[in-house]
Amino acid sequence: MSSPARDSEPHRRTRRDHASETAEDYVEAVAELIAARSACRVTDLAKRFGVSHVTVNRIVARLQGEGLLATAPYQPISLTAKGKRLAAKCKQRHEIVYRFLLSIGIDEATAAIDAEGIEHHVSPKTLRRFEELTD
Amino acid sequence: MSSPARDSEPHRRTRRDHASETAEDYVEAVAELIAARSACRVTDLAKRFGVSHVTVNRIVARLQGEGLLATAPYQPISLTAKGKRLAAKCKQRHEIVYRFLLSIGIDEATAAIDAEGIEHHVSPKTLRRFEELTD
DNA sequence: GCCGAAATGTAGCGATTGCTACATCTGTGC
DNA sequence: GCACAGATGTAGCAATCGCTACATTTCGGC
Repeated sequence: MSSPARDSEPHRRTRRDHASETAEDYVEAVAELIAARSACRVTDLAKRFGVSHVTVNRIVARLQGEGLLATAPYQPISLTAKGKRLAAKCKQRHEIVYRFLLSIGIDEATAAIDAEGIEHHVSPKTLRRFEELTD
Repeated sequence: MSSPARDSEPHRRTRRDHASETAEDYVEAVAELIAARSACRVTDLAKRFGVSHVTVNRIVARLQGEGLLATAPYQPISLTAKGKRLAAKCKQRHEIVYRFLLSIGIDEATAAIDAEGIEHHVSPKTLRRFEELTD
């Protein structure tokens, strides 16, 4: 568009999201871990994300403060209603991106990696288009 | 695939990239600004990314330390050979993603925003596929 | 040449996400 | 019931990216 700044909007929006990306990843992981093994522990998340349990601890505390997760000292982690809603939305979006990548011929391993990175940056419009094109 | 950790690889890779994403965005912006107005100043970058000049300052200093940018106090910012190479690669990748989004029917404004967010997370394999499918 | 506005630099703060090292709790096996 | 391994919590460090406030430099207009 304009040559001077070209477009500060896209960048600003992209960066803004970094905080919520973590929330989305964690909420989705908690949902999956609970579904898979009926309980989600700090260690599970640490393994899942490949970070130390300390990092998980702090992030879980933050997300609890944001009303997405619920937990108590030495207790498993669960999702609040708000967290469940977010997790469902993220799971759906993740699936759409993943299936779209498969549909255009990307192998499963690559699609899995790319979907993780891409999912947070796909607008509703593009997501809908992905869905339509997956058929 | 394994149920316990499912896949810590994708996540780790996604997060690892956050540092280099900034480098890529800045290098690309510097290249464009130099092309557009023959010089890139701190203020230009601040406007472009919608952040304060202080933030730009620190990031430029870091990228200079990484051998991507060159500058001197109160002087314009230029790209090193390494920086130019990275900028070219990023520009190309950005264009591919952007054109792909357009080709599947996304409007320009949305495609611009999504491309900014997505470009850093697209593997070479997927990128090549995007390119093939854009025709 | 001087002056003021704009650009740039510096100091110092906060949030987020990493880590290691160490402390504490839990639960299992004996 | 106890001890020990593993899980969890806490303290304190670093890097990155934001900011405001203030200091300094540069540059154009007079």
